[in-house]
Amino acid sequence: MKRAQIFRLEHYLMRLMELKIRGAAYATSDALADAVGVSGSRVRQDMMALQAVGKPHSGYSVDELEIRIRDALDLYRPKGMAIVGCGNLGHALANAGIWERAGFTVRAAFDVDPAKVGQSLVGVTIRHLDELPGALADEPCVAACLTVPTEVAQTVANLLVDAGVKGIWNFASVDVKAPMHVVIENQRLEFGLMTLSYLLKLHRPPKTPPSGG
Amino acid sequence: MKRAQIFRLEHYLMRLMELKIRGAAYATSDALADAVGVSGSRVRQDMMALQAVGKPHSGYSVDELEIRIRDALDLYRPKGMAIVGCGNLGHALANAGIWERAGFTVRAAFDVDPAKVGQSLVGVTIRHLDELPGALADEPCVAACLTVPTEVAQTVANLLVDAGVKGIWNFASVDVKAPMHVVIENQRLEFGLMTLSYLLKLHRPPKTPPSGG
DNA sequence: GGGCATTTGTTAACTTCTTCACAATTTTAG
DNA sequence: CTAAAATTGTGAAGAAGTTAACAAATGCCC
Repeated sequence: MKRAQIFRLEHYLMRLMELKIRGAAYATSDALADAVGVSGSRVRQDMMALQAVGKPHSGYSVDELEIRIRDALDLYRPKGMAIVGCGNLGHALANAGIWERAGFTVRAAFDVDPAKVGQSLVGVTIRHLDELPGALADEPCVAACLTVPTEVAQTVANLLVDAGVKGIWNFASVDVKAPMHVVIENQRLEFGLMTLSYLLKLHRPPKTPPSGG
Repeated sequence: MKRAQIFRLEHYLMRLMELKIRGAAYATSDALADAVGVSGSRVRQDMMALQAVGKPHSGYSVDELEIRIRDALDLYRPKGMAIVGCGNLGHALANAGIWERAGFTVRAAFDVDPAKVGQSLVGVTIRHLDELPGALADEPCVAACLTVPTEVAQTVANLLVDAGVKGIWNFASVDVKAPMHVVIENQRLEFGLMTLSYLLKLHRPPKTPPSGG
């Protein structure tokens, strides 16, 4: 599955949750299409890929579709997550309530700040980064959330790879390198900001030219 | 310009900064291509769109290219930003050092928590959300960073639209609606997490089937 | 129950994006 | 100065993704 399709599935899922709240039992392809900005035709093709069958005149079962998408994204499998870097961003993410919905549980947290070590973050005790190798053996975490300063991101990423982590959700503004068997998902916050900058320029009402006004 | 191209430009820019640090004066199309995962040919087509001319046998001038990309994304224009919601995420973003690079300056900050009102965030005083309409008239902010709980995101977004904001960088897990002339850039953190979940599944060593082993 | 409106499943056409290929250009080496 | 190597600029081929279109199925209304 390519990234564009994953992205669409995530949007469908979001829309499904909205529909569920509204009490809908079925979702039409056009309703899902609207959540992403593609045609209903495209959605139906995605549904075929998921082997979801819809009812003519009704659409796709919201519940069944939710299961299929979550399954395709492997959201049901329980997965351990380590939070590495417990600054504001680490805290914000830890408490954001996003983990459970994706099957993750925060099982460990690390920082280098002695003032933070020993404190609790979403129920786990923050340990010093030096303890990471042993600690991750005790509390297996398939992935880690890397929220450390950009300067040390690569160094800490190496630590994580050595500790056996299989995926890194990277918030640093740098491409961290890792062996091929480790997945890196970069969450480039500054890219969002730059995109906003461009979109603002696009939407700015065109300047009235000096002549001809 | 489409989103995919914007995304590539952002990656080129990142790579250019790396090259700059290493003291390189020229960047070849293949070097830039490597930062995104496309062919050098695709890069050269992007360069044409930017009207950047390269030197055969050398590549593109790092400095000139940086200017062209930053200009295309409108990163040079000074833009005011309001931070709405000064929890951990708001704090983290405010202090992340990402604003200046995209031409933004944090000019205002708001929260509903009386304990936070009056405190300082990256040099600006946090005000109560009720003051938002008037405050944004004083300190013009073309955009706002929406880091409030998901439940109130739409309500606060409406406030921002009424206050004349032209763009919203939305961190809530919901699609906020706004008039067409207001740009919404959704930073869906949970999508990143779901994508990671899928990638982990993909990379998991395939189970040895029970038979034939 | 019959007819009509709605929606899926699926193939084909269309559009967009990406890479390929190669002449033209510049640098480097001897 | 000449030849070889590297790299751009660009048109065409190829791949991938998207929409269009329509038969088949289903539900709804009277």
